[in-house]
Amino acid sequence: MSTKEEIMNSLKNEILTLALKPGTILSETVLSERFQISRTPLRDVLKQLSLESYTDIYPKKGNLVSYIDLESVEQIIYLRSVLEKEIIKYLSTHLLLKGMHELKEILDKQQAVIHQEDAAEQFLYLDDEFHKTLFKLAGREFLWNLIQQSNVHYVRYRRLHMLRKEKLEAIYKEHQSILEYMMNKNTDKIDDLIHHHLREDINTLYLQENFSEYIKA
Amino acid sequence: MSTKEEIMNSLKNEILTLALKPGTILSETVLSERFQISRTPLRDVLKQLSLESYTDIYPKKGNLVSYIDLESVEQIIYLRSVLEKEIIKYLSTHLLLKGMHELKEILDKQQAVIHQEDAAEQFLYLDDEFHKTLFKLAGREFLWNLIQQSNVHYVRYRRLHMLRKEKLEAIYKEHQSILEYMMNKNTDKIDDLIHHHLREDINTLYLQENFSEYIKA
DNA sequence: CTCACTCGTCTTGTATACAAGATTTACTTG
DNA sequence: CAAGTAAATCTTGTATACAAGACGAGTGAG
Repeated sequence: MSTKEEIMNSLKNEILTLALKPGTILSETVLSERFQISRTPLRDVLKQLSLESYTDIYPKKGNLVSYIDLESVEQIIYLRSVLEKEIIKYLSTHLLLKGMHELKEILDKQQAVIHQEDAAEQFLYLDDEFHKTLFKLAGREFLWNLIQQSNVHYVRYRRLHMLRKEKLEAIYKEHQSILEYMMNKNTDKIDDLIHHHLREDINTLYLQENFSEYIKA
Repeated sequence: MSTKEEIMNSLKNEILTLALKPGTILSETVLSERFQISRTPLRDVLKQLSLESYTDIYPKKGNLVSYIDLESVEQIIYLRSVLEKEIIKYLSTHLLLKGMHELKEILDKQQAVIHQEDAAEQFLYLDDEFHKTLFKLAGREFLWNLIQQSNVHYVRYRRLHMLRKEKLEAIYKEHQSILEYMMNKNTDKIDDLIHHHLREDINTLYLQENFSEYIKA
């Protein structure tokens, strides 16, 4: 992996995990000293980060880590719920045994980490793996990757929202139900379930009360 | 609008209209002379173009206008058909008179240009306007813009595919039907219609036979 | 004639000096 | 003391010189 890619992944990761808080200034000169590289390739990285909404560039002023945009969160959740409904219906008639096992394995791992101390971190990763695998098995990995490119706000929202332990068990059970309905070709219930699984938790109030300093005005 | 934005729109337009053919070399030095600007801001533009798949950057070799990727075309068409089905169902129960007029106006314009000599150009523009307006009226303009960012391959595909006059009339009539079904809340027929409207024409054979030099291997 | 190698020239990649706007600080003036 | 202004110092934006890899043409050897 090239130096620039390393720097970008490193910054992306720090932003997504909220180690770099929304509003933080990313100065080109400071970063160039930190990574021991000149401003030119660093500007390439910052340009790309801003195109993917990780940062906002205010000309002649500075680069800021973007604030979480709840409008973007709602739109992405809508997009995902519409797509995943369709994908799961498709899989309920086209899923092979191999794919079924793949999904089951992810669920087993989720159950394994669910009661650990630092469960949330690994659980979020496995949540992504589950949904990504659904896309992949339906031949729609392209669209999963497309969504990822606009995912900064949703990922950070979910992080703040799900880092409460009581949520994890519920999510795990819903994943189980999704798999079950797929196996039984119970397409009627899928719509409601996916809708609930992705959209029930659009509780902007909780975020606005507890993390208002991260939210876009 | 800034100089860089002008240059980018100009290049995007030339690529989308196929004035710049897939495989064409975009040399930084040549472009910097053409636009009377130094390489640095020009590289910013080329970087962004490559992130949106307008071009491919081969390090130390050059920037090439990207070849049309049929896989990307199919995925975008799927995405749009799934989303637009949902949007039209929503609009069939939530569309206001004002929105109805807005759509009707676009259709009238389409009919007006359909038999002109250079109909295709304007017709494609109005086709986009129609679908964009559907998204907008449903509060999903965000997703329309998201799709636009990954649209290079689809736009060029459609251009090659629809520049045959006999297609235009059919598209116009399907637009009329969509509007009609929405007004009559005839949700049953919408699925099939949208599916047909967007997906019927995935005729890769026609492209491969007539424009193989534009297609990604 | 053919193959291989080298050198010249193309490309983009990087570093750096300078330009220009925004902001803050400090000083001057009322 | 307060307020306004000017200058110093931030920021990013641009131009340019140089580095380094890719490619092709031309030349020389077999």
